[in-house]
Amino acid sequence: MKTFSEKLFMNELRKKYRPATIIEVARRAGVSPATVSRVLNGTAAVVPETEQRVREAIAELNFTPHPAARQLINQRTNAIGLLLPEISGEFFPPMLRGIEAEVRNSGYDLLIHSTQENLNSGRRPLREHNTDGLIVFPESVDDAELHRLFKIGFPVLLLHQSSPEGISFPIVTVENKSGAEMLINHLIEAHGRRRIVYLQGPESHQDSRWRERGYRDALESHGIPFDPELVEYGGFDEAEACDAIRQMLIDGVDFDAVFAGDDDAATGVIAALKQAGRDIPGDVAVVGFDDVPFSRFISPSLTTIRAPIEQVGREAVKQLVSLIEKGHAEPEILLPTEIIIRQSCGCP
Amino acid sequence: MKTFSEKLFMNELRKKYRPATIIEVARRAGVSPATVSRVLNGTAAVVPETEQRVREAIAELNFTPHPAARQLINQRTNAIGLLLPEISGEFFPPMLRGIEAEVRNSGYDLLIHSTQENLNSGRRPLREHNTDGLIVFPESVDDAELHRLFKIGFPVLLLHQSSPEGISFPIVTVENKSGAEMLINHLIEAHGRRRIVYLQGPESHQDSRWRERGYRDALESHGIPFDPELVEYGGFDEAEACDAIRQMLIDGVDFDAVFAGDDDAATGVIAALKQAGRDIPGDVAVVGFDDVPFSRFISPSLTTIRAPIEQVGREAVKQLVSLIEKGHAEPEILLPTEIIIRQSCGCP
DNA sequence: CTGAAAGCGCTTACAG
DNA sequence: CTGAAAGCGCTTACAG
Repeated sequence: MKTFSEKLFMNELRKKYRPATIIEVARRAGVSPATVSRVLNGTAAVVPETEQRVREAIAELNFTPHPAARQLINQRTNAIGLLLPEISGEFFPPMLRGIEAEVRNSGYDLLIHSTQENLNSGRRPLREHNTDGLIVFPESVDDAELHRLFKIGFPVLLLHQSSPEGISFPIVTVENKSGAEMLINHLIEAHGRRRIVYLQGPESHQDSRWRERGYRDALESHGIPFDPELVEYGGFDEAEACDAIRQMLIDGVDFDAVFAGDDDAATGVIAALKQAGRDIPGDVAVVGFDDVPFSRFISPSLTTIRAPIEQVGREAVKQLVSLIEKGHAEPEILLPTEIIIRQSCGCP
Repeated sequence: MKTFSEKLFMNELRKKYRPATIIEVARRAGVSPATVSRVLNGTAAVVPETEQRVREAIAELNFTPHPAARQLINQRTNAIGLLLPEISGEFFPPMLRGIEAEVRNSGYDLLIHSTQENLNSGRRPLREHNTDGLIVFPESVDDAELHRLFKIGFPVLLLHQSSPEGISFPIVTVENKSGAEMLINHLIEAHGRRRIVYLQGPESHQDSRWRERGYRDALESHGIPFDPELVEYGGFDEAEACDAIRQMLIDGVDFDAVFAGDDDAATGVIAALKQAGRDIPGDVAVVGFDDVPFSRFISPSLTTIRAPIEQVGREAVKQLVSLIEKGHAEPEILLPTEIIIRQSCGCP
């Protein structure tokens, strides 16, 4: 609730910089607003001389059409919304960079909203009112809302996750399964490891499940039986992974390698192992996933999987824009991963 | 340019999810749109029973006011724009987290625009049309535009930089000078260093100049004469800093410590020094600035300055909102820094 | 090729 | 306390 004098002040201030309107441009060019609109949008032919005068008037008045007015009439916002649970982590900046670049490239604005704790706090959310489409990270929108958006046919693209039961939005993510396979194959074939732990990431992350799929398949293809004792929850988190390994050590679980959920988790694994006096990679090899910037700085440097994160962001926008403008998109895009061999696996 | 059938499709699609309007709510509640507006905004008293019916109608129709319509009439967008040159680096996520949280908290939307290469490409920029105020990083808006915004009285807050000549926007940044002083004092007092190199960051970054100021003052207060030979350009960049130190080594410059422009630069310094067979911190102590996450992982772990980056983001938003809503803000806010002692300075 | 008019979904004086 | 009407700045049939 603003006070009266504050309101007064704000209105006054606003007048100071009220920009030129299409009416003023029209008046200056001696034409109707409709004509100005037409040269603005190239929506109908205008005789060259008229167009010339309009363009001059636009330039002289430094005119830009008011987005809100356009939104109202066109029923589109020209904005793409990005919903994510938290702004942090090593892979967020390249992802955002890719998204931002492509959004801009496509002529849209980017609205971002980090859902944080207050998933249901009812604060001005990003939806069909203020965006033309949404890019959604895992854990940032609940299933009910996703269902609602699906029902009304609103364009949504899912990042690193698949659709909940009963609905299907297009998704883009990376080759988690084959990435995991490369890692496990390497551990088995190059370093003779057979008791490989897999530390699961968060339940809701599709990524983690696909990595587990790759882990299992790789074991199977080498005739190594799957041992449930070797699979534990470690999150995508340094501390949680550290605790998980500590516990396995206490429980006396026998293992000679750890495939951490991601690089953050791998950092925790290494800490726990070092603390317990285990040699890495001598006693236990460790591999991660993501190739975050510090992977090469930790000791031993981390063998991991690199995903084209920035490209994931770009592709997500491309598909969403296609969905918005053409009504269809690729149902599923998997970007390829590559293995980055460093020392934590046992390589020199 | 869309094809005709695409346009047709889009219009049809849109109808599918056109949300309820205030008129429909009014009809359902048996009142006028004006009354609905009044209960929506609490802008005038409404008899309880009427209000009750209106609220029910709103709930039943799942009504939310259309932002564009509000914008048009209120002449405010309810959005804050964030302009930055590139989305990357270690300190971007916490900064954005702080900004996003506080923006949301203040009831605004966040529009972000990374200016990247195309500073003047003329793509839908963030300005007075689509935002109520702007948070501006160094190197993302040119001086002419800043002057224009200042002239029309548009709310702008500068981050980590001061206003160009002739105008004055409020700024928020960190205590760069005293941070640098803490570092240099420590190097001199605890480790007896006297030949301390300062690697400058980018020209345009106010931060870097204040750090240099602190460097000089600390030397002076210890009676160590300033030696221009010890100051070189190293950027805020690993590779550039690495090259700079290499060159100094080749030139035979004598030094026993390096104060890098920031932690990224410090990483490059360490690489160059190691490559040249110098012992760190034995031969040369190295200190950085920022305390990015990997500072503790590099070897030796980095002594550096920690700035409350997330808080900088929050404070920036608070000041901008104050400027938007009240017409004034603190001219300059400096958030305190603290020294993080690790091993690269010579401490155990 | 161009203009007058209606309308997008709201809010706010102005009456009553 | 409430409604009818005007208007925010645009675009788009509809005539001409």
